[in-house]
Amino acid sequence: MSDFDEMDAFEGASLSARAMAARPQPYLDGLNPAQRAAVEQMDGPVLMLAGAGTGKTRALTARIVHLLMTGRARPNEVLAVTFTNKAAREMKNRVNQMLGQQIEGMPWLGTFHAICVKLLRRHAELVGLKSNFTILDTDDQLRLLKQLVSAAGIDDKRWPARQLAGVIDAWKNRALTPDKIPSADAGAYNHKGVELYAQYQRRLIDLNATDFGDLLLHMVTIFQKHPDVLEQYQRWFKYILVDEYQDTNVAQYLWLRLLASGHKNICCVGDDDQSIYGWRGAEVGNILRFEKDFPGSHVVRLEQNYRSTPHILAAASGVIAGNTDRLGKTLWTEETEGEMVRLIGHWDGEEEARWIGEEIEAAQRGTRGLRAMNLDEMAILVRASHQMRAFEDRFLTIGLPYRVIGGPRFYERLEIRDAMAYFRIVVSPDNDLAFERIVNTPKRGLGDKAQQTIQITARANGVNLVEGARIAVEQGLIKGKGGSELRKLVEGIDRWSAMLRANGTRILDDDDSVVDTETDTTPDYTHIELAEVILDDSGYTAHWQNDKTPEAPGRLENLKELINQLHNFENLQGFLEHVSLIMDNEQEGEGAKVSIMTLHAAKGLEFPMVFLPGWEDGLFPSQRSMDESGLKGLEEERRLAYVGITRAEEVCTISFVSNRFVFGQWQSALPSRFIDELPADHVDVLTPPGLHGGNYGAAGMAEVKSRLHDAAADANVYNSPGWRRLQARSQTRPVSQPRESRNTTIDASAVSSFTVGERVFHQKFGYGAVVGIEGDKLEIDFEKAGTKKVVSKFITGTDDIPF
DNA sequence: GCTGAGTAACTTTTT
DNA sequence: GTTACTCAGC
Repeated sequence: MSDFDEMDAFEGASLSARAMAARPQPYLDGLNPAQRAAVEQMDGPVLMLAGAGTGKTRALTARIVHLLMTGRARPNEVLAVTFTNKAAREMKNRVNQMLGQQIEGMPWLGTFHAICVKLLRRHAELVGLKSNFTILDTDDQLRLLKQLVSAAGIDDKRWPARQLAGVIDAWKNRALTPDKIPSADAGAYNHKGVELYAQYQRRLIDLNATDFGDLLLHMVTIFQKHPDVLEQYQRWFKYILVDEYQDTNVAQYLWLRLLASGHKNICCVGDDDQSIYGWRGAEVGNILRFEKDFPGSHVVRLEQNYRSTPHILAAASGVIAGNTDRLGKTLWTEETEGEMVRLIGHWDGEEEARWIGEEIEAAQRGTRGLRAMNLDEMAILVRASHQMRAFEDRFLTIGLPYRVIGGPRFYERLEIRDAMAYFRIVVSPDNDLAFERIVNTPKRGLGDKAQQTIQITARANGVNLVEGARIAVEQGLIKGKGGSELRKLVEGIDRWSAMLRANGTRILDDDDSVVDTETDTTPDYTHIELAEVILDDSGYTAHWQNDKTPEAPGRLENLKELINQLHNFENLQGFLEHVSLIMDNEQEGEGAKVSIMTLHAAKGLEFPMVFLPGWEDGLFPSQRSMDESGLKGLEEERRLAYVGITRAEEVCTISFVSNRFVFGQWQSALPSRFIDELPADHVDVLTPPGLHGGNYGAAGMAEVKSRLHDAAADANVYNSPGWRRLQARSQTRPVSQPRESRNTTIDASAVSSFTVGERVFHQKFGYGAVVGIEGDKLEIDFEKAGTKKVVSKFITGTDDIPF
């Protein structure tokens, strides 16, 4: 309850609010008129339409500070929701910064999910849960569904459980409980979807668990069925703020509307042009409908852009103008200087990667009158993650440091999830899903049959799987190695549970060293020691130590990191609680690196220099998106293009290839239709790169260009004088000579210390043998990845005898 | 019960 | 081309 009645944390701030009232409020300084209006319009519904780079976060945080400083609300009476933990963290930091002091008193600033968990724990019993319910991630969810699907006797080849998961998620996004599924959806998942959904929900309650979608769905249900509860929160949350409103789904929308329906002090911030999550339930309609949903609302448009040069803005505006369902904004900037958006075609993906690599190296030195840039000022934004590989391969070869953003998240990795399952089963032995996960990991000789026996025994005795396993062992139901291994496991769980209960009398001081707070009579453990013991005793650590695959060392590293993370928590329970909601990846920050990421991952970020490769019809816009969602899909792809271009501050380079190797096949591609939509006056068509090893490059470009002309004839966009001038210019420009990508003279220090035949290890490609040496580059025949050329600094020797 | 070979499928992703 | 998943054979 402390989040509701505690206000001491803000005592200091409210004092200064009184002092502040007499003076101009410094946090308003420097806001432009639109931003200021968005901050000062405190009462009633406000829609802040904030274009890319228009200082949205600044306005949003200033608004929170303004609410606090003017005494309209105490920090714990402001509900501020974001989509990601990152955004929540940033907002918290900036509020603190603006206030000029730390306030820990904003308990209701967080993600939709984090806030809903908090609320649901208070009211869990209203939907049949206990307040200590567990939150399943998508993996657990899928495993549960698979069980239900096979129990229902459905051929999961024709009807994959994954599909059912998608159907159920979509329903939950639309806030539909099993009893509310419209008849139009009755055919879903071979007409069994609705029934399985109902079963799944019952099963979750049995397990005292929720999935991510439930967090919101349950809260909406509670608010709808228990007006008294709703009213309590309507009164408590005096002001509501929502970030990235264009990304809200129906459930989130309903939740917000229910909470805001009393005082209607809701401020939604968003940009309909940046709605790119329709495929996971986001409804652009929510933002388009805002004025109807909240009559008497004030709409504020933030249109002054502080990020990009005029050409970049014009190009982005030109593309997005092709969409019909828009609220409409016109971005402008005081800036007058700047590069045009650069456009270039290449023969194939490899060529594209090579060219971009060279451009990056050139940009580091500073060319064509541009300032020299740092690697971390540059980013490559792709439509689909499989495009990343070409760049990784190329950058590895030329030794260009890069960082991939948004790969598999730390807590989603196999080894982390396994380790967490061990922790979970110790913390809550009732967690059958966790038991299933670890019972035969590492291999204990407990296959399907043994596991079935455990299940049956548990069910027959009405106990959880750990107890079921104990009984099965005692009754000798599982023979041989499996039986003795299972006995060891059950005993292990008992021992760890005992250690967990003993834990708590010792705490960590600031140096992380162990301090005894009570007399040292019983041996007890910190949760960190306990975690180590669990992983070692269970044989899980040994399992990876014995594993010879190239990724095993990395996995052990990750386990170490997991243990490390425990230092931030007081006990295992607290750790598990947080991890299920915070799936962030800590980025290794050291060193300047080029960023490679998807367009989706780039939303909200900005870079001085941006490369947008792969603008080919079918890839971008994605064929699948268009097939599945038609015009709606195309418009979302177009918004994605808009997001991509508007990430660039100074230089934006778009490229396409005429041949791409996808799914093991060469496919020729047409330039993206979005290229035709780029306003020609703001585009600089670059000369294709030099002819590397033959004439194919030129031939390819000729082909691409003739296609581009065809496309232009259809679209009649590039028939303008400007386009023809650009075309002519690009043709008369001399073809650049192939650049030396590296110094041919070998720096003595760079001469590799490797010998042909030596066995070596590479972080990404694993083990291999050196077959050739060229300067600082090694040609290596990798056991798994084939022959590749790699800069020697990425290679480490092994102690193995060369083979 | 485990391992290796063969086979489908293959965007985007946060919580 | 890669990966995740299934089935047959040891």
